[in-house]
This record gives sequence, structure tokens and C-alpha cells, in this order.
Amino acid sequence: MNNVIIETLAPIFTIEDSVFKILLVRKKTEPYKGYWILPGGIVNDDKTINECISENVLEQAGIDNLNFEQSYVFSDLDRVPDKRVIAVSLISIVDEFKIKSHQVSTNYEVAWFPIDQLPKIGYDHSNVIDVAISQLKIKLNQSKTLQQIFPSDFTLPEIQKIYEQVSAKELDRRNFRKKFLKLDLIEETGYKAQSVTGRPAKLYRFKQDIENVILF
Amino acid sequence: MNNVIIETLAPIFTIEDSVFKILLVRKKTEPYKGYWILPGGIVNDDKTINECISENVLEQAGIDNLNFEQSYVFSDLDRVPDKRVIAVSLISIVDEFKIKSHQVSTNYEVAWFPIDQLPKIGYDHSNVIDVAISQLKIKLNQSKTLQQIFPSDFTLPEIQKIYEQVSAKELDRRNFRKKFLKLDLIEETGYKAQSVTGRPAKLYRFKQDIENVILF
DNA sequence: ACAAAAGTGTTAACTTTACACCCATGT
DNA sequence: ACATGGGTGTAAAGTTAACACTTTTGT
Repeated sequence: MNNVIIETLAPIFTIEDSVFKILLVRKKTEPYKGYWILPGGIVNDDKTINECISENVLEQAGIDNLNFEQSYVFSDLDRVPDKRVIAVSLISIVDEFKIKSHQVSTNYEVAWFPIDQLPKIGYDHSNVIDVAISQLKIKLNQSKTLQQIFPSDFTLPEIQKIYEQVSAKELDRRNFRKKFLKLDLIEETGYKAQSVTGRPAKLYRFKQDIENVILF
Repeated sequence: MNNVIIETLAPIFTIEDSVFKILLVRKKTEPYKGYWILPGGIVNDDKTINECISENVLEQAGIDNLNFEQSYVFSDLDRVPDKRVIAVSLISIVDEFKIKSHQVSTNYEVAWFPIDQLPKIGYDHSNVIDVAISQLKIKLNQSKTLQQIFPSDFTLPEIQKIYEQVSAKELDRRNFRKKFLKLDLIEETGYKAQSVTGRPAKLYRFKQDIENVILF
């Protein structure tokens, strides 16, 4: 006998003003009515897990064309009340610009939360989010992941702040710059960022067809 | 409607005489009768995926008390003929000594194959094995993984050969030795390996409670 | 002119690489 | 005694780490 249901869950991350954020949707029905949960849904027999999560994220969060990478499978017997549901979690990383220009409205209440200021989370999704965050930090050591967050212009201080958060220690600005530039992954755009205060930083972009190298 | 079945699959690796091997079982029934496949089985609603794979591996391969780490989820619609089966693959790494002293006989035909000399493989398990091998190579850069393969004595040339296979390039013996010893993970046992030819190598063991560091 | 953050260069410490000879064992 | 593979040291090149002053902008 086999009453196992399989669902997908999508921790979707972005960075806004050097703050890591995750997208959550508010649950409209019991159980956990009013709580925030990850987008996702049941896998039917005519869909792969990638098709399933893409459709659910579009329907619930209004974002299309994301890339997903497998995070982890959660199979505890009591992770969903009264049913046996195994969850496959799939991480996506999206840039600020894509969200602002492409996210469409849905029938769901959707919001981005800083990862250290999460609301009340339903089911075992706190656990799913914790696992995804620790994997996100590992992924951010790869140049291709960084490129997903910064497909267009960025400044070196912005990137430095990411690494200071990921490694939880401060880095020397001069050494960071030297090391990063030596990798030969990025080039100056010739433009400068808008400075809020202080000297404006140079804007850089990733070169085309970069290698996926370990950064730090 | 939901006719999705979930199964576990276990690529189990060991190293014998510096050769990477994987454990396979011969399928006794159609489809793929006579082909070799990974141990594993259907997940019922009263088992986590870890419980499921542990029981299946014990029953089929006769090995108990393995540690498993998630590899990947395979959800292509046609990966199993006539049914919709999603597979969760879980890698285990086991040492030669444990196999020889603890593996018990089962009703299955079981064998270890060098990973570059695989037999005829059933279902999509070639693909599952390929994914597992590439992840195994990444894992072998961690000290804890190496310790799983060498819980007791080993020689430095043995370990060097592993890295030469993983990185597909030759390393200098003197530099390898210096770098590895400097990590302060291992200690001399005072004994020497049996030499087939040439000077016998010193035997080392891992220290207790080592850090899980990146090796190369 | 001042506050705020970005940009830049040099030196010392450390790590990595390249390289050749001797040692312990079995035959 | 010889063949085979293991063990050892040193010097040059490259990388990382430590450190302070100047520049550009907004107010």
C-alpha cells in the first residue's frame, strides 16, 4: 500500500540593498491559515518536479522562467498533519531587476522577507528554509551564482558585503578588490553608482561566458 | 489525481586497491531481468526515505548501519516503463574492512564493479550512477569523507592515488605529503604496509574528532 | 569645509611549486 | 646487486595579509 504524496517547495532568494530576502506566500486556508509558507504544490503523474514547481511559482508568486536547483528532500512522517507528504525543495536565485519588471500579481498574498526577520512560518517550512539558506551560502562562493544575482551592473563594495555576510567576518577592501579583479570575471562599465553618501562606486558587469569558479 | 510512486536508490561506493567500486544487484524479474541495478525500493507511508533505503540495502545487499547522504531526485516521466516513479538517490561510502567483515549473504546476486567497468545497467540507473560519481568526487575533497573510506590504517601513496583519480592529474609526492601532513588530521601508527614491491609505506590513521575541511 | 564611503600601492608572511637523491624491502 | 616504490629538503615563484592616505561625491 502506498498513500505517499510528493510535493515541491521553492525557497526563492534575492538580494536587495545587500540584504538577503526570501519570497513567501500567505496561506489562505486551514491548517496554518494566515501563516507564511513557501510556494509549491503537489506533483501529479504528468509533471516532472521542475515542471511542477515552475507552474506553482508562476501561479502563486507570479514569477516566470526561473532556474531551480535541488536542495533537499524532507520525508519526516509527521511533517504535514494527517497526511503523508514528502517534499522536494528546489532553490532559485533571482535578481532584483527581474522581480521588479516581471513579477505579476496573483490571487495570493506574496512578500519578500529578510532572512533574519521571518514571519510566522507554517508546516516544517522553517526547517526547509534553514537548509536552503545554508546551501545558498555555499552556492554564493561560485561565480555563476553571483552572476545570477547580478546579471547587470554591480559595485565591488556590494559584492564584498555579500561575502562578509556569508563568511561572517570582515574583509579588507583593498585585498578583496585585488583578489576579485584578478579572477578576470568582471569588467568596468564606465559608469558609476548613485551615491547616497560618499564617493560613488564604479559599476562593473560580468564578462560573457565566465567559468564557474570558487570565489572564496 | 495522483498515481506517483516514490522509490529510493542507493549508489554505495568503496575503494579497493585504489580502485573506486560501486555495489550493484542483479535484477531477477522483468523488466530488465538479468541487468544490474542499484539497491533500493518503494517508499511506503510509514517510512522515511532513510529508513526505506536502510532496510532495502540490508535486505538486498546484506549491509547494515550505513550512512546515507542525499544525491539527487530523478523525476522524468518515462524513467520507469508503464509507471510513474520518482527516485530519490542516496549515496553511501563504506570501507573495505567493513564490507569484508560485516556483509551477509542475501537472496540477491550482488557484486562490486569498478566505476569505469560497469556491466549492463537497467532502468535509468546509469544516469543515477553518473550523477552519484560526480558528487562522490566532490565529496572526496572533504576530510570526513576520506575518513569514511579509511576509518583505520592507510598510506599516503594510497590517498595520493585517490586525488590523482579525482582531479585527473598527477601530483608531486613530496608536495602532496607536505600539504596533507600540515593539515594535522592524521598521525603515524608506527607500523608499515606490506610491500608488494619496493619500500613499504608508513601506515597512518586519522586523529579523533577531526574538522571537516576541504582538502584540495 | 566637512562627512561619508570608494579607490589605490607596498611590504612581509605564508603557501605553492619545482626539482634529485637516498632508503627499505623483495627477488 | 638490482629493481621497485617510498621518504626527505631546499630554493624560487606566487599568493595572501596587513596596513594609511587620497579622491569623489552630497550637504
